[in-house]
Amino acid sequence: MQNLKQIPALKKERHAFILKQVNLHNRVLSNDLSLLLNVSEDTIRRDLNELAEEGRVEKVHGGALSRSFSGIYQKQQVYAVDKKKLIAAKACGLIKDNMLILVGGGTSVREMVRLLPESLSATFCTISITIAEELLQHENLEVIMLGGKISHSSKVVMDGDVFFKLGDLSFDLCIMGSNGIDEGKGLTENDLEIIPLKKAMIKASRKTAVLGISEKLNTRQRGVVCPLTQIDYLVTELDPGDVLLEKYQMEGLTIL
Amino acid sequence: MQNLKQIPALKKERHAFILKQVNLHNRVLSNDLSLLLNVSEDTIRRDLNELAEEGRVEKVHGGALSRSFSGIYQKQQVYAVDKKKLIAAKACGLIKDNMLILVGGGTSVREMVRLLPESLSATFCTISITIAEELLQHENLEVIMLGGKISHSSKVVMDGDVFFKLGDLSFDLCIMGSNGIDEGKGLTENDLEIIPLKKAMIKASRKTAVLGISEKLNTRQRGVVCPLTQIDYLVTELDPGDVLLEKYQMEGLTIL
DNA sequence: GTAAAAGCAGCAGAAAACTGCAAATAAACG
DNA sequence: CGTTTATTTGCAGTTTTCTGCTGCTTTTAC
Repeated sequence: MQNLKQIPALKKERHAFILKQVNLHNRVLSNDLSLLLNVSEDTIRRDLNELAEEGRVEKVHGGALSRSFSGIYQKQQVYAVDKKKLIAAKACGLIKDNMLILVGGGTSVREMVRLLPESLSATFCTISITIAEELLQHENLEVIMLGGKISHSSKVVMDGDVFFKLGDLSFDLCIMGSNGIDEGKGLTENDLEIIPLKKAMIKASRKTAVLGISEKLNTRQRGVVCPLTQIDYLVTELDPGDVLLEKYQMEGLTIL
Repeated sequence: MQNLKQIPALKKERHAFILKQVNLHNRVLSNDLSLLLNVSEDTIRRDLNELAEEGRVEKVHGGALSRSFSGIYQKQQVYAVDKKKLIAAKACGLIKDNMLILVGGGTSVREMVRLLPESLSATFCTISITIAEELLQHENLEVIMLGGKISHSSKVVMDGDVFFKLGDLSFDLCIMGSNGIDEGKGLTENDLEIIPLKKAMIKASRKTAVLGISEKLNTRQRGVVCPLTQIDYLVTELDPGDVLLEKYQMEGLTIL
């Protein structure tokens, strides 16, 4: 990346740029930013202070970190990040203005939220506080958090009123990640706790989209969420015409 | 695993990395870490000291152990130079095992949550996803998120079922920050949206504690939450005997 | 016991952060 | 428009933080 702007960037623009960088890389150095934006480090420092005051980044000596970073170097996913980005971009295409959308947790969904166009104006409902946090970065989205007891491991709402509440609503679209997708058993999970939740989510929505990198295809976990027939869209990083996807297409799923 | 970074690591990143290693392997050697992170052993030692001060690892000759591994709980030592830290530490004293506690948003509350002893086992209910995130750092806490539409600015639940839900529950203690505290009008806020929420929170709790640095004392904002009589505890960084607090004590508040 | 490794205190250079101030820029207003 | 006001930005000087190093003490291992 080279210097994007010789023109003096407005403060708001800088803030947006910085946030983007932080969310993308989980970290930024004041030094880098001052070079990228052609302003003094003092200005960057002031920007970071302001963003930190608003709780949008965590400021540290030398730069800033993403607020929702809980152990940065998960190297096991580095190779998959590009794939997930691609998946995320495709999934964005399903979302239109004014829709009411239910989203689950997981990194795929998170990437998708990050890629949502800033102009999008819709209502999102989520069970994950991590995702809620990401959704709030978009000014034009209405964000609704489902309440209940939160699981320590996955940071999603696990019981309480979720089920009751999900039964009350009708969503245009449900978007969730997946652990295993397979022709026989359909959508499967290894975290058994989350199974009833996903079932309820699917039931509450008119259409359901499942995101997953291709490695998840033709794998099976212990817990069964639903058969393929209950899923409408399958989003992977592969080309829709890929041979791996053929049998899913025949099952009636729309492949993106 | 080889050295992950040629890039300069920020201190906080190192800490996160070290914690991950400790929790993964139950032990780390200073030597290994210094190689992995490309810093001197002195730096690692200092990092380990800091993490040990916070009670996140147990330091031993040559490295560190996971705290849950040895089962030793470091005493909560607070050399509170910061006012909010001091307030937070005092407020922690109000909380006992097995309580059901309702907490609001704000930085004071956040600091308090961070200082909660790791051994504490209680149930927390919150309206703020930021606070929920912090609460989840404590393994022994049960965290309940109240659902509803989330405000972009403050990241707290603003309407929806919150009120309905708050009416259903009875909390042992409610802890919230404050914008203004004053003898005449009592507790006041400048964000009008949050007023009804705070009212409902107070009503749903047996006892209410208000946290605020002394600068908030004798100041008044536009929106009135409640008179002082509805508040039970007032927590500031001042000594309870401070002259500034006298009149609040006379109003019947317990000063911490 | 001795030797090696780890720890510790303190120092110093470098980098970053903060302070106050003045110039530049944008916004408000008649 | 021009003028005034407020905000923003960069700069210089000072203070704080971070980090590696040196010399010395303590712990560990043989």
